[in-house]
Amino acid sequence: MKTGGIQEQGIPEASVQRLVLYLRQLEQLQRLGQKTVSSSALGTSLGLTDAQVRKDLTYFGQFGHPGIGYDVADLIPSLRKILGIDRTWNVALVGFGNLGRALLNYRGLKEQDFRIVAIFDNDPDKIGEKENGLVVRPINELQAEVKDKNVRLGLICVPANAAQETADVLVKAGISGILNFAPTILNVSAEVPLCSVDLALELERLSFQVVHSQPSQVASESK
Amino acid sequence: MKTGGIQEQGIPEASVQRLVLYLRQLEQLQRLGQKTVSSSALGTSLGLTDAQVRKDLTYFGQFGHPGIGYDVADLIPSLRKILGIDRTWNVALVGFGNLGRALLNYRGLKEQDFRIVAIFDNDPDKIGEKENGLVVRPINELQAEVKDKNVRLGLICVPANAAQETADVLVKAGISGILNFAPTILNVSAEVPLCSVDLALELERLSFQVVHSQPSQVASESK
DNA sequence: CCTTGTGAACGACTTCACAGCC
DNA sequence: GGCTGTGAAGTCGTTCACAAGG
Repeated sequence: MKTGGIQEQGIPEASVQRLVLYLRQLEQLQRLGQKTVSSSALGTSLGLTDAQVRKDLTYFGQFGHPGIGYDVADLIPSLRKILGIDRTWNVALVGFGNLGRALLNYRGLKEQDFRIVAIFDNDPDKIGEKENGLVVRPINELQAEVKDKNVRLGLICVPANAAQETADVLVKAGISGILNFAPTILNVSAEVPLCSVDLALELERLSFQVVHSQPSQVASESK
Repeated sequence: MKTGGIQEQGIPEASVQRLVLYLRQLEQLQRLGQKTVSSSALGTSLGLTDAQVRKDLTYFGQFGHPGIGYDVADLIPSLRKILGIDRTWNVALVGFGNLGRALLNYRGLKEQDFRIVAIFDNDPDKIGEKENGLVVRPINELQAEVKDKNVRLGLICVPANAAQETADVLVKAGISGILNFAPTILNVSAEVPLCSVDLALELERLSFQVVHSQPSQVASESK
């Protein structure tokens, strides 16, 4: 049993993860005015091999030109289409604490392809609050709003103990995908794709890496 | 070339990633009063096989009891030790915008094993601001503070265009690990472990999953 | 020359299946 | 009976190496 539910024929999950990196790097190259890029140039800039880059891309089509490389201006929209960001996604923010506010003002969101069109919270102090032209609404209005504003994705920014019920509400409202920021493991019907970003987990992984890399200055009285 | 730099003999990176999930689940079980857990119970609660769980754990030692399972109260501190969170890590927050504020008040942080002990920002309006008993300081004081307060980890919450120089400052100050939230790819000396959390990338991956799962209600005029 | 796309070789991770223990 | 730990088998992902195109 895997996390996601891609059902193309045998495309490694890891390839998809790299696809978004390729896109970001390509956009950077475009800003710098570069017209074409080879698989090896693209790869080394990301710490990957040239073969890896080519393999990943050919899972989705033939984008390169032998002897030349990949046309930057050409490949970007292709990748965007593959990733499904050739359209704008309407997003609902659930939970308007510090994190929710941070996401609302996150630069990467505004300019790109994800637009927060609704905010929900159950805290009476927050309901009715206005920000960025949006009004914070109670969660019991979520279902209607999702339909009304054609919301496709939900961002869960509520405390851990409210995350599961929030997910349930979103699923019931017919959302297409969920990005969870609460530090808890959610159970969601397999038809609804779910990604989780968990700061605590990331810090623990970082901690492991630090402890298990070369012991340069691990000056502490550990056991 | 891999992301992290574990140099134990042949422990899959993926196993480490799961270790933190096991820990979280075990803590949940402990809260529920459960004394022992089998590999299959622990596995299925996370969508993994029993063999996977056992293999992962035995990379780090023998924790189980045949016929019984794993002692919850026993395994938790073992995992914490392996992950390096049997001690408190002092953390510096660099960049005190919305995201930085969110992290400062993040519940998962406070109660656990990571303590933010210093805040830096170069915005004159923010320097001197007090929050949670900490004063926001200019980044040119970072190096001294890191030494002074024994800061081991750095959280980069600055805008993308300032992230690389922030990373350079942290590395020069002798930090042991970096967690980057800026939506950009950082180049950091391989000796300093780096983890990145990139909201935009996660949303794009989610978008891909939604677009490439069963086309239930993909009602849109694509193409 | 240079570069892509790709089968084949390789290596890494996962699952199987069972011996040993409770 | 139940369960762990582990070599062996199997699967999946990466790298190699080269044919073919520019």
